[in-house]
Amino acid sequence: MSIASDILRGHTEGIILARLHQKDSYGYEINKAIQKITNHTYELKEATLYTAFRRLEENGCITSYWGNETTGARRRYYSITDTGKETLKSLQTDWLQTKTLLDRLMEENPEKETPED
Amino acid sequence: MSIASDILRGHTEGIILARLHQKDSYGYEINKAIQKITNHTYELKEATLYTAFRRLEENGCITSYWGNETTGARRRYYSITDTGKETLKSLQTDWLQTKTLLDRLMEENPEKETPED
DNA sequence: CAAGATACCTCATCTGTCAAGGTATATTAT
DNA sequence: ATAATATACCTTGACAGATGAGGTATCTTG
Repeated sequence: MSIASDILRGHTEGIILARLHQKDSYGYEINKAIQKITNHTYELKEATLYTAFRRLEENGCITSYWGNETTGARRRYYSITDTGKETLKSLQTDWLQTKTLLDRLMEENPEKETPED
Repeated sequence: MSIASDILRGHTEGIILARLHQKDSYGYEINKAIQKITNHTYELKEATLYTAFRRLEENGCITSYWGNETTGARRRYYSITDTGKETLKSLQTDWLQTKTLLDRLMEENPEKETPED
């Protein structure tokens, strides 16, 4: 994998919420979707995924229900809540800020904003 | 603090290396520089900073030496090595990729790159 | 009927962050 | 004088998220 897990750490919830904002989905499908979006350069590990689901459900960001598949393995579907939507929006805003900040911090010679200080 | 520590996790080394690429420096000064660059929206905690120094020195990315201050508290200066410069370049490249990827993952509806798959 | 895909789950371990504590020197205020 | 603040370093233990390794069950394909 090209991206170290520490870099993605903390983004897991945002990634999941973004998926669920589009439609209700279940673990396996979400993971496949992520792989596809990233052209297989990144995948959530299953353990990471399911612990994140637990966290998000505890936080009230998502709810879950069992699908009524008559065939194949059972699926637990997740649905984003209003709280989850707000959280997602907040995480997206944070991401924009983080980008700006990190862009400057990773430069060798960042220009100063306020000369006095 | 506006940025959660989990988001910055994994970027600490890159941030430090970027500072040291400009000039030799010491812990306290680096931390002040980071605060200034981010307009005080972010600071490395001391413990984080010093554990990162140890890691980077073990990895051969930096070397250290005591400054010859005749007054004031002693300072341990850090210097980036060739290995460190390569690591920094690599981390900067990673960061570019991460941005692209995360931009897509944090979207609600990312367009697909390769329709077949 | 074995292998692989689908689909879920848990537990122990690892790693980076950080709060809380410590040391020491120099400057400034009281 | 001495208390407070800034400079400057360090260590330890706790915590939280990611993950490897293990498990269960169903369906399809060779």
